[in-house]
Amino acid sequence: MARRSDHSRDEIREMALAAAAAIVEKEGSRKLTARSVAGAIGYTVGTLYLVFRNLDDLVLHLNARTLDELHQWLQARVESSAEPRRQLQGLAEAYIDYAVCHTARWNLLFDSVAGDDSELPDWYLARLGKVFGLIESALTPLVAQQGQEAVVQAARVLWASVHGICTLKIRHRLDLAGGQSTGEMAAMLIDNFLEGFTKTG
Amino acid sequence: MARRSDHSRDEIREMALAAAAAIVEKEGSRKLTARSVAGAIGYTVGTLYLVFRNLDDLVLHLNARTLDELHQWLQARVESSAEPRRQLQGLAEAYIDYAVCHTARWNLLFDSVAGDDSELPDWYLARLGKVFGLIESALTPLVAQQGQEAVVQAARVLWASVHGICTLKIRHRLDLAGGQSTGEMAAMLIDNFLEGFTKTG
DNA sequence: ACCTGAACACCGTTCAAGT
DNA sequence: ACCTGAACACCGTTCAAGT
Repeated sequence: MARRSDHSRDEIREMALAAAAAIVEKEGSRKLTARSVAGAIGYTVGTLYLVFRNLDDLVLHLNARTLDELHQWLQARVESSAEPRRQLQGLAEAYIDYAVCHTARWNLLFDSVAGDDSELPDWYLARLGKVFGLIESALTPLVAQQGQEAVVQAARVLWASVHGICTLKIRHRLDLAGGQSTGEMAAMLIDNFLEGFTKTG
Repeated sequence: MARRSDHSRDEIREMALAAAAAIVEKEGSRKLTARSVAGAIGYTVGTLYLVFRNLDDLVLHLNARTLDELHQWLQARVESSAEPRRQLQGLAEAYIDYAVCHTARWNLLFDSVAGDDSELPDWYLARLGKVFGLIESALTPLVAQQGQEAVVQAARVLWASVHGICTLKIRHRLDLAGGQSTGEMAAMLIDNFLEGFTKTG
């Protein structure tokens, strides 16, 4: 045994992350274990710790990939020719769609796992920033006259809100009597927020 | 051993839930295990399974208590004499405060644990409904003329949104450059949403 | 140098056996 | 009837030892 050198460190990382994504997607995040990932790529657990600090580190890297995928998903679905309001609604719908289609991976993105209080690394925050960038772009034509800071702040508030609607729905915290659909809720939010924001400023 | 009958089933449940809450609060949700709870109340693991279906079931009951506590917390902090907008801002601030002061228990409330797709039991949804009721009450004077359904819908959208802001902040998903505080974000959300909602309807 | 696999200290859950 | 504690099938993580 030992000294196989079949794959470089980077190749092993790549294989591990691909296997981890497949396991989460097919079997749920509870089946994502060091042993299941190692087994899926034909290595032993020890090898995983040569390439990731620990399982939380692996999950963080998987989440970074999920964010990249989400960014592409959103970009592919928003028509940049549409009017700004329609673009924002489209982004919200696409965001919700992603969560519905890839629930397990999307949930993993927001689970309170690794270090509650510790801050996320810069390379991870950069990915989050890219997603927020899409919202800012769509929002800019509507609120640009209020300054760049207003765009950024409005984008955050709006997106955190859409996220809240999405997460409570996906996790069944809105299964109370007489509920609207997630799409309707997002539409109501965006319409009314923009109504207020563009008028008062 | 065996046949102690020191405590009734209900007493054991009570002790277990109190111990679980203390463990989560002091050591974090990762330390919440069947063995740690059993140890804390002076029983063995087996006993816990006489009283809860499994650990997810224990967590669900703990979460129900957390919701009760949150409901009391919100009720205690909102001045019912204040004007409706101020009441809503107060509720948002109190909600965020609870999350900040009891982060681990609050996180447990929204982690995607037990059965992703399975619905929550009615007695749990009833507790969620009570919390939403506080928002509805504060919102009623502002949008009552638009009908009861509008109140319910607006309350949900508004609260899911405040929740989104809170959760992304607590879980460090908004640690990007130039961020406002959670309170400012919630204020911006509520002000603008209400502005739109009360004018257009 | 690279990888193994056994070991350590844990998990959730069950259930025969004790009183 | 009530509770135990040992057992089962797992965990994350480490690290001496093999090639």
